[in-house]
Amino acid sequence: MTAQIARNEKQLGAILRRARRQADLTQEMLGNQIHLRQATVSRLEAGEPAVQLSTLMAALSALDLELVVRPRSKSSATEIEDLF
Amino acid sequence: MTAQIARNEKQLGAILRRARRQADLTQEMLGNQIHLRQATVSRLEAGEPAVQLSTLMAALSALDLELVVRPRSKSSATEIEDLF
DNA sequence: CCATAGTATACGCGATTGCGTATATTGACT
DNA sequence: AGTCAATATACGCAATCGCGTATACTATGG
Repeated sequence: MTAQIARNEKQLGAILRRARRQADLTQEMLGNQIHLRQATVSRLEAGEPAVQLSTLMAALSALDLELVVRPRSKSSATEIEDLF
Repeated sequence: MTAQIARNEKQLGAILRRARRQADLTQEMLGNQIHLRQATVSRLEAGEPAVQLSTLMAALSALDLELVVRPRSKSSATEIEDLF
């Protein structure tokens, strides 16, 4: 899994969904790991704006992901290199 | 401003606060730009877990930041420094 | 086709959001 | 010390969270 950019909730949700599937987890399995309901995972992945930060961070850590905050890249080509 | 890693809400809040200050904005100015109250910006920067995703994304875009999701690096920069 | 796993959606609940407004508290500078 | 800007907290409010539980919908394989 390569680094992916999220500029809104929808993109973030989509990234999480891909990551979860790649980890071969169902929403329910993921939810059990982090003590969130399957319905809550569903809302997170759907990109609903009002889900809470803790929900996001819990999902990220269960999927072994981390967040990087950086200035917006103006070039369309993602310069993932400068993360390393 | 260089890319920064956030693995929890507190780190995320701290990053946002630094970015806002570097942009020479007060919480109130930032809040006005994104139609959030100064008090809400305060809670976000304090790392309160229950603030909403939309609040985070709004602040990021106002600060011209973006989110990158990537697999956790085995050791964070600070952990590496701790080795020396 | 159809069964079944997986996902989305719904109900009532207590808790907490962000809101407007207002007030403490803190910090930086003279 | 004293002043003023910046930040943190508080009140009541409507809205919405995530909860437990349960049920619709949607795929995908048999």
